[in-house]
Amino acid sequence: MLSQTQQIRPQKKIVSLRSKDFQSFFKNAKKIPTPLASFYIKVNQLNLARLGIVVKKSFVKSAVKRNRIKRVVRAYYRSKIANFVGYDLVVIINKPKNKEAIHSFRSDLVKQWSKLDAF
RNA sequence: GAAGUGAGCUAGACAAUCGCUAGAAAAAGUCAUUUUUUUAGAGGAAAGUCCGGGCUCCAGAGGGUACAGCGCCAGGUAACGCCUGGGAGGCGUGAGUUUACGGAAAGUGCCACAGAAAAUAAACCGCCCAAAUUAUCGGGUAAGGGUGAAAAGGUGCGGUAAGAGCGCACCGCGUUGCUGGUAACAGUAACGGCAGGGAAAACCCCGCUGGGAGCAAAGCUAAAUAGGGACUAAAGACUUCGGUCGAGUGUGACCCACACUUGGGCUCGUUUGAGCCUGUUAGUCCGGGUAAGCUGCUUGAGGUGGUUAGCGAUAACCAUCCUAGAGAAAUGAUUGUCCACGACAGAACCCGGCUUAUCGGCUCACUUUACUU
Repeated sequence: MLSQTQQIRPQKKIVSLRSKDFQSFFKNAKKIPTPLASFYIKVNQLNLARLGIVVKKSFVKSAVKRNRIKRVVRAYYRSKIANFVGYDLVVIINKPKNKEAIHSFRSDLVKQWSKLDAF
């Protein structure tokens, strides 16, 4: 039930991702859980910064809101991209607590991102 | 100023940087694509999918029934269950607003409880008359009491044994005519003493309308897979020497379907057995099928401005503009300035409506009322 998987490629190079790759990724990646989202991070050998974002359709019903969350995460990731060269990162968004969560989503994201920086 | 009624507009603004989708142009290219420049990029409800149409395919081409929807009158429209204007009833001091607004005299049924009686009427307490003599019985009456959501016209006067449209006046109702209005309807006159209590949101009757499915519609195409059909050739089997067959039987309207049996091969298993593949070979042509690609896809009952006709919905004409077109689905982030501090919410073939959600802000017209001049 993964509705979306998005990738950011700084060099604009095509990197195919198959379900096999995802399985091995989740086996070896380090998990950093937070109330907002779960971060999975792992070193890769490609010298690239790769990002995957997962927003469950059952958590966020509206397609527009799902896209907005993905864009916000991607935009913030882009601002910090220098720190992530050589790493793969997957962000799985948790179920929002209430209806107003989307308005304060960015400020919450910044708070939780500091845990990732510590890593 | 306060309270209110109706109609309409708007839906944070500006700048810079990074990013998303599409078109065009140029360049590069391993011809898939990439890079650069430039242009454009969600709504008033895009929503709910509740109505109506366009468009596409299928069926039909006559008539009826069933079923569903609609239901005062006139107009508008491509069409509508929508809109405009009017009528009637309800609500409001008023501006206004609101209405599942055909028929109960086609028929069947229903009207709880209470009450004598709930509809071809009827008589509990009363009132009156006569008999009888204080128990009752025969008759008249529907004014009064009581019941109910509703009791067979209402009020007054006359009249009477008591009463009663029994008579009269006014009001209501019905019929017929006249006047106004396209019409719904309104007004008015005469006649009728009053007949059809309610509910059609019980069935029903009358009139009008309706074929079905939807862009995952529909059309076109490359390639791969699979191996369906036809033809040709070779080898084979059978032959009545013309030809016929491609293991057999059954089910089935048909099939590239299904079931059982059987020959051969492979794998597993100690065996019984289980699973899979195959039914002579080669060539040519044709075809089914597939959320693969392309078209459909945005120039349209289109927008803006004006003139004319109309009370208006709207229509006609003229000028001018081209304004998202994705395909699991594009609008965001950061920084700065300002304010009223930003709601509901995201196009998915396209239009016209309805309904629902919504932070606020603004404009116009009108009503009531207080105060001041």
